[in-house]
Amino acid sequence: MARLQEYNKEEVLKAATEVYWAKGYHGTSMQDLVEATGLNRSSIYNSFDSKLNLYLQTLKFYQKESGSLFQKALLKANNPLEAVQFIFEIFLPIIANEGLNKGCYVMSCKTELGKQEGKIQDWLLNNQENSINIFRDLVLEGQKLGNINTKQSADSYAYYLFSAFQGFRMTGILINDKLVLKEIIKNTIEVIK
Amino acid sequence: MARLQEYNKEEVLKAATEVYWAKGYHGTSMQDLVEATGLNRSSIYNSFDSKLNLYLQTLKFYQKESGSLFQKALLKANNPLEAVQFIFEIFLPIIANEGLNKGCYVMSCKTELGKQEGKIQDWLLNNQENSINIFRDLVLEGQKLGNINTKQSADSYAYYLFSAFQGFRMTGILINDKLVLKEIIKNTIEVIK
DNA sequence: TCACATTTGGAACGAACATTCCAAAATAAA
DNA sequence: TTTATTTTGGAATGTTCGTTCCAAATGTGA
Repeated sequence: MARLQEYNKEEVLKAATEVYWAKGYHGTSMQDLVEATGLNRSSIYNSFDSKLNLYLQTLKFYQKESGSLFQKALLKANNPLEAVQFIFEIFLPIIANEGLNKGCYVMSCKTELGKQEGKIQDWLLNNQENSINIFRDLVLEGQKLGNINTKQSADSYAYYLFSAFQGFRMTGILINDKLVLKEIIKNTIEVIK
Repeated sequence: MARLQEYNKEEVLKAATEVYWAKGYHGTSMQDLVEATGLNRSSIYNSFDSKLNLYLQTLKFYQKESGSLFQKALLKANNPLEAVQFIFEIFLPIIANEGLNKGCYVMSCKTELGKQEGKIQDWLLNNQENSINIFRDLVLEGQKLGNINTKQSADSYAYYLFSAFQGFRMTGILINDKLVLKEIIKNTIEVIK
């Protein structure tokens, strides 16, 4: 019926994510995206409507990718407490990757657009809910198994871990020392032990 | 000898900080700054050289302001442990100020420019060092008084608290529920008790 | 092979961008 | 009052911005 798309949407989103991640939303120009994706301007607008919508698509793409990273941590763990620890530790090599460390995509998004763009905020809230749910489920299961203490509710610990995780990602922007980061994780986990 | 400046530099920096804070560095245009400060373009360039340098000046201005906020917490406290708690709690009313909550200026700066602009990164590193020092001193004193446990070194706890504080500020961007935030503080403090 | 629907390339759009320039205004010392 | 020095106002700089437009290219179903 019609001409086919010549590019792979996943690859384009991956390339776009890289640019947005490195330069931020406002710091990224359409020209940057044209060069990074190899697509023509028209094709970008034809497929993604606008700079903002493309950004939103990269967020959803990123969510899938980082979600599988979380799954990897969960599978590797022998118990819920270890799972929480692994969720933090899985980012150690990424953070320590000196020079190439671009910080956390979600943190950048949150500080830059979290309070301004409605659709972005919706995504952030959904992403937040997901993260807290993961932590809550782990804590709940850990408390059932006696692996995690019951001094506070699973809800309370879930919010705490969510907050600590964000701090961990922020700290990793300028501190790449694995020993220091491991120490932070150890202290963080101590509360729920 | 020459014509006098008609404006107050502190007031200009305050106004500029407001804009940068609300819109981010790249999201702020020189036109925004002209309108917010009431200064003429020429005057801005005459006094601050460039958009980036003006931004750097607002960071230093902010550091002074937030420093006095920290001092307020320290003075109010009866002991080091309480001081740590107050440092967190002093931001509760600011975060809960629904609608007007613009997040943390330093977090925004870190995610947007922390890895790109050398001079900004220098400031961030200095600011980071200051914060960690404050926490370290408090922990050290608390450990001496027996108020804070000695299971880990003051250094280890300082980094932990620094990281947790950043997470707290990030969480406060989208979560304004005081009860939830207080719960996070309580769990955070529990480690060093 | 034709007709149709979509993608693609590349130029073009006006608006907004950070910065510069210069003459007019202002003031303090001479 | 003159001279020297700085600030101010506002226009103008050239560049880059996000987005649009349209003709050419393409591939599928008829």
